[in-house]
Amino acid sequence: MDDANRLSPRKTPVQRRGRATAEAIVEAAAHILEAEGLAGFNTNAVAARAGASVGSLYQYFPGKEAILAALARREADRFAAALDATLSRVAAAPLDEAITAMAAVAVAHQSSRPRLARLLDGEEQRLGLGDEAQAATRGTADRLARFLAGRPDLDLADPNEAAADLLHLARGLIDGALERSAASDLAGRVTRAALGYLGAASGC
Amino acid sequence: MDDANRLSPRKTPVQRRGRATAEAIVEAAAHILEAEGLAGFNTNAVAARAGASVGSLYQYFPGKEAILAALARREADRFAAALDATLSRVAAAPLDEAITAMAAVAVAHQSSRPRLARLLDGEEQRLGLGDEAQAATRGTADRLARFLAGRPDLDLADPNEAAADLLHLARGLIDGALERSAASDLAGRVTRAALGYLGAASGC
Amino acid sequence: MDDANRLSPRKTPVQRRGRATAEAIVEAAAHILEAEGLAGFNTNAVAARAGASVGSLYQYFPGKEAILAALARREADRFAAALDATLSRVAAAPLDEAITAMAAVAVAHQSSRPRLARLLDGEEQRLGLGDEAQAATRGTADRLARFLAGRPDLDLADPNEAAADLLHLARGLIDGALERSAASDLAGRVTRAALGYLGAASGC
Amino acid sequence: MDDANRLSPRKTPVQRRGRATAEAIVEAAAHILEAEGLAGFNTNAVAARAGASVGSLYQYFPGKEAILAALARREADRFAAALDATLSRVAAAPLDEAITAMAAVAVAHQSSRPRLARLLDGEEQRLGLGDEAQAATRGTADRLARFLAGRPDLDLADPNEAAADLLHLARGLIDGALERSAASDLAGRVTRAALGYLGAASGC
DNA sequence: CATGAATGAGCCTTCATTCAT
DNA sequence: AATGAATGAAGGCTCATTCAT
Repeated sequence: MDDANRLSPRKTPVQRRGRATAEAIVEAAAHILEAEGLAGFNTNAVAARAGASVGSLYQYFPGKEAILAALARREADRFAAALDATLSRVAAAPLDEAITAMAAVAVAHQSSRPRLARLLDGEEQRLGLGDEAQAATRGTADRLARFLAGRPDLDLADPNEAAADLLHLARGLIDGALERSAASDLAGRVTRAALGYLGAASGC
Repeated sequence: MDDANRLSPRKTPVQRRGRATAEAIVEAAAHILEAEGLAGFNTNAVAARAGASVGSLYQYFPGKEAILAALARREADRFAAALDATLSRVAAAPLDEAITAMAAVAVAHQSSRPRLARLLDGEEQRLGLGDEAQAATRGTADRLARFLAGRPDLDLADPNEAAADLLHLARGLIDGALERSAASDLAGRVTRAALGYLGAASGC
Repeated sequence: MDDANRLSPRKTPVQRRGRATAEAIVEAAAHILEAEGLAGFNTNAVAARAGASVGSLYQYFPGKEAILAALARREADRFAAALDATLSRVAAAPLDEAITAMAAVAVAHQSSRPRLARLLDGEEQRLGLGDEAQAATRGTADRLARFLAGRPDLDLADPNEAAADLLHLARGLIDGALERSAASDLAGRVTRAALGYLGAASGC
Repeated sequence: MDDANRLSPRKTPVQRRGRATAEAIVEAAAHILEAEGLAGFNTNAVAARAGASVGSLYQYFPGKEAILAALARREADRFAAALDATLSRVAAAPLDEAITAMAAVAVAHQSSRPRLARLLDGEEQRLGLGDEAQAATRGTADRLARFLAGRPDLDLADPNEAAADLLHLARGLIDGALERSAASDLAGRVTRAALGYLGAASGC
C-alpha cells in the first residue's frame, strides 16, 4: 500500500471543510501550473496559494505527485463529462457532424487552459498515474470506443485502438496549434484528420 | 548574451578530445533520459555516465538545459535528415505513397528511442529553445511545407500550417501508440489521418 | 524586490523559536568570522555552528550576504548605542574631554572583537549595504554630526563631513594599531588626531 | 618551504618574455580588482585578461594569493617611491608644509585607483603577507619613522608607532572620503589630523 | 486537525590547480 | 615553456517532507 497509494488522495474527506481544502489545493496547483509551469510547482507554493499550510496539504495528499494526479483526474473528468454530453447529443447524427462536434469539444477543453492541458498531457505518462487515477482518462477512451463501435457506417477492427489514436492525434494537433497560436478553424482541421483516420474522409 | 545563450553550447571544442567529450555528454544525457526519465537527469549523473567530470560538462554547456537543447537539436537533425532522404526519393510519387513513406520515417524515428522522443517533445516547448536550437525543428516543418506546396494534386491555403499540423498529429498519434505498445500498422494509421487532413483520403 | 532585498532578512520571525534561531545564526556568523575569517564563512558552517540546518538559515536570510548585513547592522547598532550613552554624558563637558570619552568608546568597540570589527569594516563597503542596513552606520555619523554642530567651541563648515572623517580616521588608526598589537594609550592617540582634525589641538 | 613561499613569486623570471608575462598578470589582476572587485578575481579571468593561459600563470605564481601579494607589493613600492621623492624634497621644510606634501602624496596614491587601493588595504591584513611581501609596506613606515625621528621640532616617544598610526589614519580617512566622493580639500583634512596627532596642530 | 518551523538530501555551479599534449 | 582541457572539492541554495506546538 505504500507505493500503490502514492498517487491517491490520502483520505476521502467527508467533512465539508476538508473537501473544500483539498479542492482549493488542486485548483491552486492548476493556477500555478498555468502561470509558472512545472518549475513553480512546489508544495509550499501550492499550499500558500490555496490558503493552507503545508501540513494541511500533506493531510490530504500523500505527496506532491498525488496533487498532480488529482488534477489530471479532475481535468480528465471534465473532458469526459463534456464529451459525454456531446456524444449523447450526436449519437444519431451523420458521422462527420458527430466528429466535428467532438473535435469542437476537444478544442474547447485544451483551449481553456492551454498550458495546463499541455503540461498534464506530458505528466500523465510520466507518472504511471496509478490505475485509479488513470481510470478517468481510460473512461474517455472507452466512451469514444463504444461510440465508434456502435456506428453502423464504420467497420473498425479495433475500436479501442481507434479511440485512443483519435484522442492522441487530436491532442497532438491541438496542443501544437495552440502553442503556435494557430487556432483558426482548428476543429475543422482535427475533424479532417479524424475522418481520414476512420476511413471516411469528408471530401468523398 | 547572458540569458540568450542559456541554451547554446558554451564553447565549440576545437580539439578532437573536446568534441568527443561534448558528444559523449549529449549521448549520456540521451541514455539517462531513456532509462530514468527527467528525474534521473542531473548534471552529476550525466557527467559520470559520459565518463567526464562536472567541470568538463560545464566547459561545454552553460547548464543542464543546454544539454537538453543540444540533444533535442541532434534528434531533430537526425529526423530532418531522414525525412530529407525520403522526400527526395518520393518527390514524384503519388501522394499516398509519399505520405506513407514519410509516416514510416516518423514512426521509425519515434520508435528507436520512444521514451527519449516523448520527453524531448515535451521539453521542446518548455525551454523556449532559443531560435538557433529551434532551427532544426523549424527546418523539418519547412521542408515538409515546401513539399506540400509543390504538390500539384494539393491545393493548400497555408502549407506551413499544414506541415506543422501533420507533424504534431503524427507525433501525438505515434507517441500515444508507443506508450500503449500498440504499434501494429502504425504507419498506416498515421497515413490515413494525414491524407484525411490533406483532404485526399485514401479510401475515395 | 528581488535584488533590492538581497540583504534584508527574509522573514521576521514571529515565534520565539524563530527569533532565537535567527539570532543564533548571526552570532554564529560572528564567531566564525572572528575565528576563521571570511574563508571559513559559509552557509553550512554558520548553520552548523548555530545548531540549525541550512534550511532554517535560508528561512531567515535570503543568502549569506544577508547574514553579513545583519551582523554589520547589529554591531553598528551596538556601537551607536554605546556612543549615544557617552554623548549624552559628555554633552556639556569640555571638548577634549568629550572627544576622549568617545575615542575610548570606539577603541573599546573595535577591541572587543578586533578581527570581526575589521572584517565588517571591509565588507560594509563591498556589499552596497542596502539603505536599511546602512541606516545604523549612518545613524552613528548623524549623531556625531549633531554633537559637533552643537558645540559652541567649534565652527565647522560641514559637520557631516567632519563626523564621517572622524569615524573613518579613528577606525583606520584603531584597526591598524590592534593589528600590530600596539594598543597602549590608543584612545589618547585617537583623541590627538581627532582634536587636530577639528582644529582644536590639545597642546595649544 | 611549501607554506612559506605561498605568497612569493615562483620564479624570478630572468628572460624578458617571462618578466613581461608576470607583469601582465599583475596588471590584469589590478584591472579586474578595480573593475569587478574580489568577486571577479579568479585565476582564469586574470590569465585571460593578461593574454596568457592559466598554465603560464602558474608558471610565475604559486597560486592566486601570490598574485595579490605581488600586486600589493607593487602598489606599496609605488607609494614608497612617491613618498621618498617627497620626503627628500621637504626634509628641511617646516613641519606643516612637509606633512601637507606627504598627505597630498597619499591622497594621490589612493585616488588613482580607489577601489583597488581599498581592496588591497583590506587584503593586506587577511593574507599574512609573507615577510618579504610585507617588506614594502614596512619600508614605507620605516621611512616615515626615520623622517619623524629626525625632526628636531618633534619629540616622539616611539617614532615607529607614530609612523604606523599616521599611515593608518590617513588611509582610513582617505578611503572613507573617496567612498563617499567627498574629496574636497582631502589633503588638508588629513594634514590637520596628522599634525594634531603629532602634537603640533596647525592652528596654534 | 492546522500550523509553519525545521530538516537535510540532493543538485547546480564555480574555480583553483594539475597535467597531457 | 605554453596551452587549455580536465578534475573534483567545495559551497550555495531549494524544496519535499516531518513533527513539535
